Amino acid sequence: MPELPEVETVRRDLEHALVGRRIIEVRLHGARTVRRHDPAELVASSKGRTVTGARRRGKYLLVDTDDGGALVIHLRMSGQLRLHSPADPAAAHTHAWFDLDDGHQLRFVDPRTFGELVWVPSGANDRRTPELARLGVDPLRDPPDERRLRELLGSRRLPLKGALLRQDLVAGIGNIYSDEIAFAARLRHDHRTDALTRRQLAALSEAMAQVIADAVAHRGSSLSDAQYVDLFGRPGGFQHHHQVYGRAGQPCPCCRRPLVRAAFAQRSTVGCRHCQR
DNA sequence: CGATCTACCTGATGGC
DNA sequence: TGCCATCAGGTAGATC
Repeated sequence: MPELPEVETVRRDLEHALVGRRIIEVRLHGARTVRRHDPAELVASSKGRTVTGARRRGKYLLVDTDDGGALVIHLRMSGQLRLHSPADPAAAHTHAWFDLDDGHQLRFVDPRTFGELVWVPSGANDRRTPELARLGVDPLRDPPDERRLRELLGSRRLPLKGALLRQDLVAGIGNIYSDEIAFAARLRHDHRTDALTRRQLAALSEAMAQVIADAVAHRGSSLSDAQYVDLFGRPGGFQHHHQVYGRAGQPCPCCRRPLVRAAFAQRSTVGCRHCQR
């Protein structure tokens, strides 16, 4: 599932593939892809524009254009952006096509249709995407130190995993990386944030920065369902470095006792009951 | 404030 | 082999 490392990998690919390119044709298919405004506006506004940048905020991608507008993309659970030759057959559940002036075609594919595209006109700021204004610190660009984490978490009565998943506190962490970060910090997923000591917050700070940076260096995690691949269809490599996610029943990398699955907020969580406190 | 539940959706998987 | 139930999970919103 695309979380920060996967979205950042796609962003870097997009930056290389799109910046300086002109969008010469746009096609949309399906009613759910553009749902915050008239889809025709996205087509009319992005067509003819030249891409000037590719940014990421949390798990959101922002493709900037030369008129100051931006195409905002969220992949949610199963969304993919892929670069193709126009002659390539379309994958099932392809919902958007962008023809570029270098002969390539950017496609948006999303079986579960949770993902979406939003056109944000120049000067519109966050009116159409108000959640962007509420995003918390970025653990890749601006990893929070112990002091910052204390400000963010210390006054809240949240289970650690719940806090890590809150996009308005730290932006970009999902189910995979929250488990990996909690394990790397040797903290239980249900450890109350207001009970974390300075030493534990320092461990959390280091774990967060390290796990996210490593995952980005490995171009993200691709699970067996292959829902995440990069712009060119290549899987990431960080799944081979997962310590706990998807490894319930297997030995803890630290103490060799079996890793345990727990339910947390309708989500599965894996960890070591012995090593994580 | 925080916890819990629901909705959105398809595909993979497991049990029978 | 087929059918059904379950699970996977990012986010918003409702409700307690």
